[in-house]
Amino acid sequence: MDPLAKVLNPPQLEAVRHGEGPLLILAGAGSGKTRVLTHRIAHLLRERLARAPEILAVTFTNKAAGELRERIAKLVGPEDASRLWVATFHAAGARILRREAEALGLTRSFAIYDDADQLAAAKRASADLGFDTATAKAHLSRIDRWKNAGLLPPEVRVPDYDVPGKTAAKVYTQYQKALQASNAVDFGDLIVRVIELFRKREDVLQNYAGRFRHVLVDEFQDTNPAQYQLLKLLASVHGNLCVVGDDDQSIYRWRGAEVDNILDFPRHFPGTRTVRLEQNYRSSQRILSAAHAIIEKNERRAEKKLWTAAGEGEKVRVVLAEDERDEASRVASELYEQNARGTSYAEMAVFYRANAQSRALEDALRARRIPYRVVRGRSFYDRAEVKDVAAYLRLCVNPRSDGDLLRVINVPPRGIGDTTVDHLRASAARQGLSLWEALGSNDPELPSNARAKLAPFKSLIDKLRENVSGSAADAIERVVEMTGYEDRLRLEGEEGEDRIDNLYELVGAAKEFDAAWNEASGLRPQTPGPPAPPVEKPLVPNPLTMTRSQYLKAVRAAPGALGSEQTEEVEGDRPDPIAALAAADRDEADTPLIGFLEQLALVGDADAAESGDRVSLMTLHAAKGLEFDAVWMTGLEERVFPSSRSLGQTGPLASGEEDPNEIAEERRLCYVGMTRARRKLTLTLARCRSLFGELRFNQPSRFVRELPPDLTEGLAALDRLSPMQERARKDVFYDDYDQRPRYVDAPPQRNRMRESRYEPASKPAVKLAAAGVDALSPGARVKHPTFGVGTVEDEDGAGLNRKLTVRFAPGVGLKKVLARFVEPA
DNA sequence: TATTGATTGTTTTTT
DNA sequence: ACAATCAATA
Repeated sequence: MDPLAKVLNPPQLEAVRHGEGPLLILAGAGSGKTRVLTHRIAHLLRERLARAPEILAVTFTNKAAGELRERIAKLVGPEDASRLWVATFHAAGARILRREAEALGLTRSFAIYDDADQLAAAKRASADLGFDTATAKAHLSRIDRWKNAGLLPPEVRVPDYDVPGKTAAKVYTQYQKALQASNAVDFGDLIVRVIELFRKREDVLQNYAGRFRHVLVDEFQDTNPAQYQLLKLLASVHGNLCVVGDDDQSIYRWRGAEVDNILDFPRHFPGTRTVRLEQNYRSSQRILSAAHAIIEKNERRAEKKLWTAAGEGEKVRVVLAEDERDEASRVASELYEQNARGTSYAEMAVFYRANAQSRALEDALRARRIPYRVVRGRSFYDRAEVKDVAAYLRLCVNPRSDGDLLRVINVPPRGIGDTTVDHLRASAARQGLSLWEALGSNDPELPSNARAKLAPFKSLIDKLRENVSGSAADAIERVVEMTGYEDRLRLEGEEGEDRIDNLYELVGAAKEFDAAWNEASGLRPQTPGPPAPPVEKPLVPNPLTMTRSQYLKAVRAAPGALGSEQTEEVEGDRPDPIAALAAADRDEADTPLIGFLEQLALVGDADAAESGDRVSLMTLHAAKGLEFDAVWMTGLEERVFPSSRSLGQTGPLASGEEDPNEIAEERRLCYVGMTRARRKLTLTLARCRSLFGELRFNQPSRFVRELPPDLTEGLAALDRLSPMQERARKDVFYDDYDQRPRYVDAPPQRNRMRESRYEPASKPAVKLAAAGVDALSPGARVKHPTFGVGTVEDEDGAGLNRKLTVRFAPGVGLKKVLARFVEPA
């Protein structure tokens, strides 16, 4: 009997053993998809269906990539594992772009811009074109959507009546130009520009697509159209695309993920074999059934029903609290109690819909001295001081990066204000140069006082560039010292000291990085014999997540360790193209600094905090892929979860109507949360909660109402009156006023205005809707309740919340008003 | 140029 | 409530 059959169930086995051709693995929560992925890769290698460099496995997070690689290493050994491509979409894209940079007019040291850099660049692009920078955010979100769809500026098509869209398209063109001039790319470019590259250069595409005999994708339900296109290109030669995912866990629609990618996969790839993994190895049956009751209400989904061989387990519990503080304190008590009964804190987690909800929980946990950690994306690397130093470092490597130059040109303050910067930018624009190039250009038109202020900055950067070499840690220390950054922070008292500490933490991280790099370069061939037992963190040279520089060093220093029989194994007399490719890989060199900067851009520090026996607090989104013994989901109230935005009550597209797609996504989010729990699941809600500064009484979430009563306890309490209501009913002396929470002071003025802000479309809006889209376009006459009649000069945003710039009567002048509040005049 | 007061916008955020 | 950003000022 096949030894695999001992560790895999029949559908898992089928997926692992599938040979050539498209394969769709619909993997329910906790159904062992990583096990299938790792065994499948091991199988491909063992059966010689592919050699390690011919396999590409793509994930969404660095953590997933790391885990995948480690688990594969345990099956096939570190040598083969190190020669696989296992990476996130973005890391893989970054790697390809670095190798092929010249083909796109970039250099190998291009900068990767994060969200904040992107926004700044979009603002500059808007301003360059003479548009209001306040609209840049809206433009950027369109630009992101285009990138998610795989569209570069020339491919963007906007209908004429979509005026803001037309503007955004112009900004997009300018934005891309600016990035290119800065030798920089943004996150979206890490995908789209690879597509661009492959389109432009058939030979490059053939190199990669010809090489990857098997392409495997994890969390496929989260791919956006651009990523999907890229995958199709990469798999275009061999057609062996294996995707693993769960449409029920698609929770990133708002970021461009397209569930249809997984649902329609068999239609896009005729001949697809579909395998369903429905046996769950994580949760009790009651939890699974309750979760199923929620998710089955979604219409468009691939039918799956999880089952488990484990027992029924406890009922799902619902806990009703008075307000968010009460809710938090009950959760805290229960955590304490569970811990006393023997569940470690690390095995428990509290989930919420939005980060803001963590505050009450943190207070309650601190009060009880319960150890906790808040899982947030990449808080450390988002600190201003870290980004400032990173900007200096990037500037050293790639001085053309305008975004980085502008960030630090006056940090610490050196008397270079907006005026001076404007002069410099004008000079750069005149000459068609980057800011850095303009600094060195001796432009006669640059005013002399500006020149006087800029000169010391230029020589500072020059000096830095001379002093900064390979080591990332050294580079940071140099920057902190030579720029006067640390001195400046010292002057700022306690907060400054904290920031200095952060910088030293960064130096520490850089030292570790340097050390890993050096260690990789010193890696020696292993003596033949039985493979070493897996160490805690096996050092597996990884061309992607470990960063390219480390990998190259490793390969160069120790060809015997990595270069393997298989690479040298030549079929017949033909030179092995794989060996040739691998050899070509080794010819390029990076510094650890470039590697460190890439890590800074692509890697969050979420996994760094994973230490100690602590309760985990996180958003439902952050919970995907994790599991805990006991889980508390909080804030199960309408307008909190499902969020008010999905109910059409907030946000730029607020219509007052529920969006069924959004509700479906909230439902999936609920499903994801519930299926994280192994044996104990508690959903909590509060009768009232302060939200955006006002007290709100929300109805229990529909998701709580949909829980099957026989699997749940605590549902009855939902319809009981609160103590306050009870008291009011019994005691005639309490009048109506006393039933309501009293404000100590009158509610602030602004709150009252705000009440109307999110009100569903008011009367003017209705007239407006009737009058049609053009009623708001520039030139239109509109009437505003306070300002009277005026003429629209500009518009921004979409829907009834779009903003109009309107010129009213002479006394009133130019005002920005929300479209909701005007009616056609 | 830095400080202030006012205004604004607030889900989620793997990369 | 609250943080971040903007606009007016000293």
